[in-house]
Amino acid sequence: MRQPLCFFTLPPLARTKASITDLAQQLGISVSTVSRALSNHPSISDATKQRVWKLAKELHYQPNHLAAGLRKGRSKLLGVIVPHIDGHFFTLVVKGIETVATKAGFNVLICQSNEDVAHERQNIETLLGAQVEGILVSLSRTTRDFRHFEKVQRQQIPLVFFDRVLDGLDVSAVVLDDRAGGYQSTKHLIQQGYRRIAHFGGPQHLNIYKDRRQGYLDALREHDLPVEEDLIHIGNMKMEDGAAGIAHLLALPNPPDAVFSASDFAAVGALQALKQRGLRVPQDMALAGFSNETFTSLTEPMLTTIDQRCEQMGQAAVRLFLEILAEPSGDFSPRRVVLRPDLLVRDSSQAV
Amino acid sequence: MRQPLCFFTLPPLARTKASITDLAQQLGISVSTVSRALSNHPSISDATKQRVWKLAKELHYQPNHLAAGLRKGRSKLLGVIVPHIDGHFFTLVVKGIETVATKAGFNVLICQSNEDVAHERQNIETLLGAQVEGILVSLSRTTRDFRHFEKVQRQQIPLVFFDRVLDGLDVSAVVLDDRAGGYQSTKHLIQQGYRRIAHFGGPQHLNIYKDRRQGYLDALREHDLPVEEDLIHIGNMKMEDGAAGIAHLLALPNPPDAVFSASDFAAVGALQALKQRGLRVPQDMALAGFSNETFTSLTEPMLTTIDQRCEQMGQAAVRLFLEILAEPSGDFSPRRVVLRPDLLVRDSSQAV
DNA sequence: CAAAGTTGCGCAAATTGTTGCGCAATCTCA
DNA sequence: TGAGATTGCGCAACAATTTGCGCAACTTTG
Repeated sequence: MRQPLCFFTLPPLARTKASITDLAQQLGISVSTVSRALSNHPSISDATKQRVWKLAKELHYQPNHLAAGLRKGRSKLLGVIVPHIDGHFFTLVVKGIETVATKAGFNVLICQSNEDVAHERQNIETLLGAQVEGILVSLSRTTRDFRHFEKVQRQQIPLVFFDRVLDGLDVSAVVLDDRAGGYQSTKHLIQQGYRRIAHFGGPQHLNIYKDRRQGYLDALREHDLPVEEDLIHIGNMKMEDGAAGIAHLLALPNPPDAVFSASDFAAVGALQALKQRGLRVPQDMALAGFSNETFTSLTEPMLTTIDQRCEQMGQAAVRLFLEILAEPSGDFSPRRVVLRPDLLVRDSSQAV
Repeated sequence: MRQPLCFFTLPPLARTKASITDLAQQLGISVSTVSRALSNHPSISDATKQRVWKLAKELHYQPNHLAAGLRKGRSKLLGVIVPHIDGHFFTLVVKGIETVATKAGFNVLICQSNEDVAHERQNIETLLGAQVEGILVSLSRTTRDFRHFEKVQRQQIPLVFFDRVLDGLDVSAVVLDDRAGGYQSTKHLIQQGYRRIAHFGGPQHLNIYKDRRQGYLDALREHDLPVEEDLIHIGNMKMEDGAAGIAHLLALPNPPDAVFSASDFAAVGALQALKQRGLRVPQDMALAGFSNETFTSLTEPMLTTIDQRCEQMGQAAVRLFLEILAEPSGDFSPRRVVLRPDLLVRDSSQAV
């Protein structure tokens, strides 16, 4: 790599970068002709195009997207903000986003908010500064208002939410039917014969946790089971919250026989807490989680959970963005895509 | 958001984007003055700066990084290519990369090669097209040559490898001391009293798998244990490879009593295969993995593994990139950063 | 053989922002 | 009060590319 380059040769092989101007000079034609030749414009003769393409290859010409973007007012950049990419879910969503976006010629800028509004605000600034053409965002757990997104709207930049949306906001979004997920899961537990079913939920200002809880309530009502507030434990959906939830439930005079957790992490925390106390799953307490994290099929027993169609969600989000982008500006009324959840029944919830 | 904007008001609030030219016109000063005012140039009076800043805020002026980058020949974009972000490892590395890069004012462009050279080649094109100022890459499993990186070098774009490096290549890289990891892990098994230790390895053209195997061999030799080729099983390091490995080992006339796997995935596959056959871990066969994936502390028994200091690796990679960037061009000789692995002893390898 | 049409390419402006240089106005001090 | 220094700002070039318009030269048609 560090071999001395020979500056006597012509062309001066890759001193640094070759620009469209260099091509033009060496060929003795104008810059515009080169530009048109490279973009296969019809009004350029095939002979000229061949010459241009040949030299471009020789000089390892790399078109400057920045300059092109500047001129055309397009950056071909798409911004994404996720709370984190630690788990299974957002990772796969991002994968889905990437594939579709790349296919559409977009580069993806990924930011993590670390579940923190302040960070999220910073991310927005960063992305706007990078001149992204759109922003896809899943809210951090601590986001409770919408002000930092107003700047995005003012600049007429397409904004699509996915998974986590602020409640009651009229924005484009692709979400899972979390209510159906909660319902399916709880109903499954009921059908397995469990009667006193607890619920571990997350912050209720986030649609996903609110809806999962609502689905849980729906199922109970449908089967004429009472709703006991004592059995509903709201936390932060981490492993320790699951463990705390179990401690809370077992301290009750009359503990439940099953738990529907709105998160796999809380569920696995619960599983460990139960094992520590020498209790068996599902005999002493059945468990069902949410998200189909990798580890759910590796625990013992394996955890019943809900698959969220992560990749589809990412793909749908990008498609929605592209639609908004294609729309004559301003005429796009917010649209929602709702994905169907998929119940995965495993050992942790199968009555024996 | 869709409320009709009032075009009578002055300034015409956010018709679309305000450019530096708009600011200049409204203030009746030149563009250059505005530019300098915004970047806090000393030769602009405070009074003028105040006026500019005030209007900039009012018009929600967003500086166009693309234009600035074009002029200054800097994109402030950093490209990253990872095989995937499914697991624990790359996810955390990316997190480390992000934090340091953001602090240095860079935006991060993340690409996944999906363990496929062709994809990797495409990623390179994408990143070069986006005018990144540097590329951080961890090779895909199927990458066996270096040609697609030559283009990067020719353009004098800093290139830093992390974790997975092509063997015998003189490039800048930050890697784990995988040999030490393999050694520590195997030695630990020996110290626990295991004597016939098998090894599950990955593609040997990748430094990480070659070195882990070497460390394994080192430990055996040090303790005068024979190396049996039958006990070394090279595969693709997925769960099914671990299961296949176990099938292979159990079919031997004299099966081993422990396995050092170069991957947690293969280790957990092995664990499941053993359980299916009614064998106990670690009594019938001890297991040790590599990478400290999330699930290793959730299986039963919990898996002994090696922590790879993922975040540190990402951070180190960015720092190395920044150093190269700061260097007067061409004068940077390839440098390596080596991180120390950390053995995490858990139940799967503790003799009883 | 001239008028009209087609083909192939160049000129120049435009996109947004940075920067070296220079010019005028004000200030300093003898 | 006038020479020199300082301050504050504008002019114009520049970065890489796209694009509308127009101009030649060549081909076709009447």
